[in-house]
Amino acid sequence: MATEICHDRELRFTDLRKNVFKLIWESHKPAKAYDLLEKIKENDPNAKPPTIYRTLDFLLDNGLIHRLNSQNAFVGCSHPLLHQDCYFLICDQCKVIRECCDKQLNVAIAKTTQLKNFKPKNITLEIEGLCENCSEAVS
Amino acid sequence: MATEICHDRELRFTDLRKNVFKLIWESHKPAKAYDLLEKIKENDPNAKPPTIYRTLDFLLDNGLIHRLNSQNAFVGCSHPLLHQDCYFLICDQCKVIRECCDKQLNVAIAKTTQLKNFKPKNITLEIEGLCENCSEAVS
DNA sequence: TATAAAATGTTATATTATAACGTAACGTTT
DNA sequence: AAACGTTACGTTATAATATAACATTTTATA
Repeated sequence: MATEICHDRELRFTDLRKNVFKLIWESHKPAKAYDLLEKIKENDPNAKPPTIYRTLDFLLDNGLIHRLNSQNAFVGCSHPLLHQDCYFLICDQCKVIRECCDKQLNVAIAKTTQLKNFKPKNITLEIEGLCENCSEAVS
Repeated sequence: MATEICHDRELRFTDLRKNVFKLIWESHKPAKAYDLLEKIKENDPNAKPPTIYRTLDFLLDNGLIHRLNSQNAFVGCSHPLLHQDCYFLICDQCKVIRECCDKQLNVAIAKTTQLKNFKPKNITLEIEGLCENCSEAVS
């Protein structure tokens, strides 16, 4: 999938980029830059912070991953094409991330910003709490 | 105002806390921890990172300031009592922050999280873009 | 194969944040 | 006031996150 996207866009989906991308996708939990670095180092002992941050930038720029500002961490993007604004549900307990879109919510944001004559370019919406699984487990 | 809140809650609003609080309020732009530290050092040359981070934690815990996750920075809370969920408009250009509340928006968030059986505890909503002033200046 | 652009390597350092432990100030009990 | 516990602050060190700057390699293609 990501491979095809990169191909279509004539981007180079190098081994490094593939590996980082895979690592991020292997868990649905947020991946920390330096944890990724440690894992990349297993195969490539010369990897250093810029190695990973550059790769993350590439993946971010091309909409293949997202950055969670509240966590300083990265997650895969579940719908890299056809991209609307999306938000994240982050479970405190199990750390699982869910990427969600909601038209009503986007409308509400558009309305309220319009009222304030603000032109949004970038929206960070991250909701921490208890996911369905974990809240069942608690009760 | 903050003084009264602290008094009512039997919290100690020490000089340090007052000074940091004032510094944060003096601009409506996000204040960075180490910039605050530099300013505090002018009066108290012994101040060190924990000085400022502890103070920020106190102010955050008591709802007197907010942390902007997308900026690693801090802004005053414009309505420290009666606190609903609020969001932030952050102007790319002039860096001015506006703290806003919108009932419709809160409803939309409540609805969409409920649909996903997610129990929100903490919501980060930060919208970067162009504020009214700056978008007029551009056109 | 020469070349330009893109990607990666490498060194160093900037920025943001916290752990851990010690001392001082404050408020209460006696 | 003396003793005590708590809260705040001082101090040292270091962890965690991120980028600047420049060198080298790889790639695509002219």
